[in-house]
Amino acid sequence: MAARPKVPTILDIAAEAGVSKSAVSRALRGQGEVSPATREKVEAAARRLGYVANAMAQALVTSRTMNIGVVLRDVTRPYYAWLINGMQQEAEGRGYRVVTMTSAGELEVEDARRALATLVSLQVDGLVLASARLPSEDVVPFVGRMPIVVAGRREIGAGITSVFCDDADGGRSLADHLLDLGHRDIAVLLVDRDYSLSQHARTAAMVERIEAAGATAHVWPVPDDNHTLDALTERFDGSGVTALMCPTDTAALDALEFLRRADIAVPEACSVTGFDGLGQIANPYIGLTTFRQPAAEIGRSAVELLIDKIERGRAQDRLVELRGEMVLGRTSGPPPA
Amino acid sequence: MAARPKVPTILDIAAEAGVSKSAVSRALRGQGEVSPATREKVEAAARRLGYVANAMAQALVTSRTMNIGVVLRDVTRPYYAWLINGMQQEAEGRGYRVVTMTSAGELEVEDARRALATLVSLQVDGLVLASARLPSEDVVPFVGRMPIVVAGRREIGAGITSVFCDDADGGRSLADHLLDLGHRDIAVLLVDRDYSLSQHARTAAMVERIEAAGATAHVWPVPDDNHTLDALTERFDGSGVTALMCPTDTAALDALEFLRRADIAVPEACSVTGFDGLGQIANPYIGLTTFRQPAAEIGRSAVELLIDKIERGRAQDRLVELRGEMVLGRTSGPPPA
DNA sequence: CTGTTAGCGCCTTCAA
DNA sequence: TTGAAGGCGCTAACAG
Repeated sequence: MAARPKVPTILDIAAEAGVSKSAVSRALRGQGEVSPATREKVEAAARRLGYVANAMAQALVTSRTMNIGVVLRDVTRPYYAWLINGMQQEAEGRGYRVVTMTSAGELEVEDARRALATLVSLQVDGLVLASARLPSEDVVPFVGRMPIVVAGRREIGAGITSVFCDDADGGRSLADHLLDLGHRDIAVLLVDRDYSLSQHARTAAMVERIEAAGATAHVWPVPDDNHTLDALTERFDGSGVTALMCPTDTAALDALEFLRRADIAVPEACSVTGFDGLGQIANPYIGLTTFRQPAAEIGRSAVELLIDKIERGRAQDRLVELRGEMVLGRTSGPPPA
Repeated sequence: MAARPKVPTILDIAAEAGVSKSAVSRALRGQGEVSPATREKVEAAARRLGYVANAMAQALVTSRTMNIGVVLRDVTRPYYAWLINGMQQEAEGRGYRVVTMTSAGELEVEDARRALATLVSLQVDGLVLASARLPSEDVVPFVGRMPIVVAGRREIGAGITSVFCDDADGGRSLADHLLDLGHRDIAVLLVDRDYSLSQHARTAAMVERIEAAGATAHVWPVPDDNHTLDALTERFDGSGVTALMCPTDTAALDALEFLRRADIAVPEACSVTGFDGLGQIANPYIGLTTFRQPAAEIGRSAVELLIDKIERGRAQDRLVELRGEMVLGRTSGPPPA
């Protein structure tokens, strides 16, 4: 390892400015009484040396980092991307920084577990958990030890506040929309609950609503939203359904592609609905009928609640349920006569 | 602030296990000689207390964190999302963790600057800079002080390695495709170079190639790829162009929407090309003709090079140019007769 | 207003 | 194989 230039410390600045290290510490942070002259000397020296405070050493003594740790699932999904966006915004305004760790790929759960530990070891002031698959038992040891907010799923339990979208409401709204249009045979791609609690919840709500209305819900279970094409290939033909309800917008695109290849007109011969309404896919060109999740708001809200917990101490834990909104597109219409 | 349970330290474990704190340190990290009996006692105590090493204190003495810092632009763009994905993967396998900070929103540059400082203060072992707008002068102070790799743009300068996509090649390939189809009047939405160097480079390459082929490049400058609709609204009518080249897939969607509203058939009356080929938008349903950036590979490669620099010391700095690939869709075809 | 002094939690010699 | 002691960079009392 080649020798790198030494990283300057307050001692170097102290020497450079001809004062004591405590004077430097005070001047640099604008705390305590420092004379203008000293402050200026110190600041100049710091600039000259390219000084950046060692957050480690700082945190070691203050036990505050002004960092918020976030454990996320695959950023590749627009929902998570917008979530970060919202968190970032809110944190920024409150003087906190957001440190993110992603758990993608096969080892998702294991990754999330490690991410959690890393963030804790990094002494973040609080944690936002947005990786739906992180088992509660992994979280328990840290509850009470530091403020935690769960984003994206309803989490009960002392010491945890959670913010999430009302998935069931979204599922019901979409189902109502199709029922109002006159559909009586509706296929729902029901997502495995182990894969995603919220995707399961929204699709289950769709089924429930359709059945409550006396129509027929064709329940087509899928392990996750990436298996849409497979499910349709296997079950669509001869099923007699006039509408397809997908767990996500991504799945809806796959459904649309399936129908396009089969030369089935949308929405004339078959309607399609998605879920998410975020990102590029929300472009009007696609015109997908979907339900928009308030991802950015969830993020903002999660950070807001977290900072409240950090600063005001153990606040009352809450369940915050945010509503999304229907997005009416061109992929849904009345069933064929 | 309510009293929270004390966070256990090695001293607590030492007491719990009835050994000295140095024994604990050695046992926990599997370094140095420790008797199996001691190791077991220590590990049991650590588990019981829910011990997580304080990375701050650790780093303070070892000056290694095994963390890689990443400064990113808006994660909401699929390119960045896939970049993280790749970085994550590579880092994982090498025993490093990726700590991300995003600079979104209006204050992008200022944010990026702060993100950089935060990551440095967090004592990351190395830095990947993927926020195209971070000015070089902000980076200079840290070059030489720690390993740095720039991802996504060609960056020259001692002490910096950069990995990027050959944007010009992509722009040329797309232009060639349209020229081969017979187009002679092609509009190119030329992105401002201040907004994005790489978006500028790719669109400039398109213009260059079109002109080199003796065809007419209709250059329509846009401040960024979000102003596609405006530009088209203003300039499309009566321009006589038979193809539209967009700086990104997102912009291409806007263009498609413009044409759809104007009732202009794609590709019969007008072809459209994008750039990126990542994420949901790459779904075959859309069938966009585009150029796929190797975002994940850029990420992997950046981390790989960074870790090499970290571990093998000041390695030779390099410029690594990765190639993307053409994606032929249904939005391009021969010009109208 | 300024300098001195003790640690924060951990790793790392050095002796035992 | 183990324990004691020093110090990483910084802040926070405490004297001057």
